[in-house]
Amino acid sequence: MPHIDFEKSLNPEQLEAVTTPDGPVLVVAGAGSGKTRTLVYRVAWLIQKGLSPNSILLLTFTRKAASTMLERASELLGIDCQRVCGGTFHGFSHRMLRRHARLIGYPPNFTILDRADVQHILKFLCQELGLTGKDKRFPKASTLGVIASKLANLDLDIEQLLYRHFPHLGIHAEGIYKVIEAYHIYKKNHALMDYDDLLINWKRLLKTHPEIRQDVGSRFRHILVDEYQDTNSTQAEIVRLMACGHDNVMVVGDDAQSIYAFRGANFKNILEFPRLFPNCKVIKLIRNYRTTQPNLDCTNAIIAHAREKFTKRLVAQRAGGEKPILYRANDELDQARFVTTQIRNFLSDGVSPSQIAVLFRAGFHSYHLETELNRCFIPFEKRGGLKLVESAHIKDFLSLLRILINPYDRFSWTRVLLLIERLGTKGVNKILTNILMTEDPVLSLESYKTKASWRPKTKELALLLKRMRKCEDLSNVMKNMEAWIEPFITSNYVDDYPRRLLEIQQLRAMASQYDDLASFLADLALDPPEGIEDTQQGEKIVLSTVHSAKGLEWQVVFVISLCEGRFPSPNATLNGDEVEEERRLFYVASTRAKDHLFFCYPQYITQAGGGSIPVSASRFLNEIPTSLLRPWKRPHLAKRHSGSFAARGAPTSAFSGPSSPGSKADLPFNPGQRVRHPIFGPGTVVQMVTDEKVKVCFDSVGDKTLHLGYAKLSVI
DNA sequence: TTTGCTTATCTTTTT
DNA sequence: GATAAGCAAA
Repeated sequence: MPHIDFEKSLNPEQLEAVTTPDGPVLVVAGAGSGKTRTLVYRVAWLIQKGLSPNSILLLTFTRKAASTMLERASELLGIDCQRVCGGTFHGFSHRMLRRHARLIGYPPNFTILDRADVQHILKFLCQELGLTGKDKRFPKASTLGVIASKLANLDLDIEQLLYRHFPHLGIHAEGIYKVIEAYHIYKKNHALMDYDDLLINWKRLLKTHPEIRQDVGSRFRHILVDEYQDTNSTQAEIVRLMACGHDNVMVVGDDAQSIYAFRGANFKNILEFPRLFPNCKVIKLIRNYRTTQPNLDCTNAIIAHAREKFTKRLVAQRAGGEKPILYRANDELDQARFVTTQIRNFLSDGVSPSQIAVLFRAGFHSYHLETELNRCFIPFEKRGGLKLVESAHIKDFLSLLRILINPYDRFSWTRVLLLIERLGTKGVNKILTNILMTEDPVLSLESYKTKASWRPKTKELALLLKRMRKCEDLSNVMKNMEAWIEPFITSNYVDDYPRRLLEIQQLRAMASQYDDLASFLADLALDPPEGIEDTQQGEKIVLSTVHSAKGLEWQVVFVISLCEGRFPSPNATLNGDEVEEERRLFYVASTRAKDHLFFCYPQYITQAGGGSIPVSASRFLNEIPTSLLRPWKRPHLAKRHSGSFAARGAPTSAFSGPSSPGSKADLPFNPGQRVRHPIFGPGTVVQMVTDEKVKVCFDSVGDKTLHLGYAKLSVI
């Protein structure tokens, strides 16, 4: 094991946190202050002190965060740290619950419900209870889902909850109560757990079974928790219970970066931590290593307006830097073009694509930018927004797999049976009420007696399931299931079934990493992939929702659509607390930049139904003193080219828009000269169009007119 | 009862 | 642009 010089690698505060011998530690760390570094070194320090890696538990917000940290710790120590138990609260709880499921009356292979599943079940139950027909204004399934979750997390009864958070739904209290109750029974009867159940049941198990508590306490001698501001009270309690007997807990968080209150997270957990662990050590990290002073002045100004006082004022450790740029665009298209142009500049300056990110409030805000980037052949990766597993065909396929694991999962049965022609909700319910009562629903379905036209299909399904559940080979199972569902996909999605079939095939490729179906399905539910893994390698710029950008950093960051109606989200502007969270969200976004930070906002946005409306700059932008920003001067209106190549679909507009100040066209090119462009590759100069524009015929993409202020053409 | 067609309604953010 | 809901027809 190599020697690590902790003193040299860490600042005094970090060092103190890392080398705390035993007992509870709370690290309050500002953005970019090296909290990940602190955790990584803590893991390294503990292992170097002789602690076995598998007696460390590292809980993070995403699974990826945990694995990156462990990779770094491995590098540091020169030994394999993968034996450290790392993951999310939900993932860890799930593993523990599977082991002890019988104790709470569940089979070990219970199904995990995602948000959409929950909503479907709630909707079904509303229909069953006759609540939707009677009153059209009964809350929708999505609202009921939020209520169910808050009820599970907030320790309030329905009346209090409705009074406090949904006063307008008070008249439906009785109906809501009935649905929620039915929902709990439904989950229990069909071996289902939602995200909240994973945590709550694990907490309950720890609470009621001292032997489990003791077992966990002696197995994991040190518990480290990242992003503590985004944990909820249940998670805080779980930490408290799991640390019984040793209190070796280190939690790291930043109350100013709490952005998951909408989901039950409670940043007051940080303030309450010292009360849960009375003799805890509190350490503040306020040195910022990520960015430069001008950026920091700006982000400090953003959070200074927060209603709660966040007293950490960060100090930059890096010299130099320039003020963030503010760009006021005409509309969203103009904004997209500006960003694209700037990105091209950075790329031609040699900035790596993976060091550039565009951040926005909601998934659909990047729509214009995506088309613009596509036109310019700039590859990007989108994070956040709609996930692969949320599309209908994938859910159908996963339902088929889920009934194989959990034959009591009525919800999945419904989805699958509805695929069959001439089977609708009524028919499905009739079948299911009959077969789910029996010992073996699959066998019952096989021998289900009826003259209905769908009979051959259901029998075929039952036989397939009967065959497949005996099959050990996962890839074989996937292949057979795929074959069964293929005709349904082909006939249901006439216009784009090839794409959907391909995605199902890709799912099979993902499953090949697993030995058993149950853990594959659990991982899909707990850590849904963003999309299909791209086969083509190569670095890409990142488009991401602010939420998905949490904990990451890039050299160049654009925060776009900073206008009223987009950011803050219009749904949040009625409620003071929610506006506060939006502000913290803006703070998180702007603290992701290492060097270059851009704020953009359009003056017109397109509404859902079509048509554009004028909007003002985001209230958060107006809170930043103008002296801290550099407004971008647009020299003249952008003018689009309408040359011949436009008809061929080649990019035309990327070269219009405002030019960067100080960029000059200095190198005149001569026709026939060979040049190289960082994106388009080699080409031949056709002619100089104006002083600043040159027309080049590229070997790869044909004719382009380039603005010399942007395009870094080199002579070859 | 199921299906197929049309129209409306949205679209925060996510383990 | 995708899905839910509404309505008429088989």
